[in-house]
Amino acid sequence: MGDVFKALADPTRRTILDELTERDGQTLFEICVRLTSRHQLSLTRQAVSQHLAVLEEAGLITTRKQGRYKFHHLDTTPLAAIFERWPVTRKGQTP
Amino acid sequence: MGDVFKALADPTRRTILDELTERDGQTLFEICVRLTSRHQLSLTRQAVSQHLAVLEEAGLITTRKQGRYKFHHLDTTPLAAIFERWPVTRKGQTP
DNA sequence: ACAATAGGCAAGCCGTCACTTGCCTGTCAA
DNA sequence: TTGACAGGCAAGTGACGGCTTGCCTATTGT
Repeated sequence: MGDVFKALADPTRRTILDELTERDGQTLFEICVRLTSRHQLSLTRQAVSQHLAVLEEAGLITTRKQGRYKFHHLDTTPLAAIFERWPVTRKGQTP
Repeated sequence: MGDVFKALADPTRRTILDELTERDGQTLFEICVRLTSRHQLSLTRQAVSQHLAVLEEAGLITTRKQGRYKFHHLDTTPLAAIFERWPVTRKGQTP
């Protein structure tokens, strides 16, 4: 569970999750391009690759390899554990 | 929002939130005692104080000063923003 | 009044982290 | 088949984070 928060602690990794939310199953280069063109983030390919490794180890993304491409898919199920640990009071919620 | 994840990235801070979930409105020394006696964490008072500062800056706890005591109260509303950013699929949920 | 209690401030140490650079592996097309 | 393309594997660097140490302020009880 600590890995999830450690992964989400970095703003670049959160932006990557945003990208995959909008368009799932992207490859490493696609993510690199979209990070620079849409979020003004100029990062090396290695940097993005390391970020993806952290996200995968946290269970927030899954990878599917196909030929020389590797597609990354979002998986938000680890986030559900947050609610089971600390009861969250949302707007309009009657506990 | 980044402050929330940075705050939750540390296991000690998550344990502090657990403590406040079980018993809200504790003081600094109370938290110190319970961290050592119930979680086998031997930390300095300063360390815990700094953790509490991080949690407060993230909006996860609020403080109420009364005389020479300062009580800490849990506030999980910042966690709700996580779901509004990434749709979480829980068990038995039909979207 | 004064000593104990509850907490704060600031500097310093050491480990972790984000990022880069350089080189290497595997896959597809011309 | 050979070169272009997608990706991986380190090692190195600079900065940030967690924790300690030392000293200081304010409030309470006897």
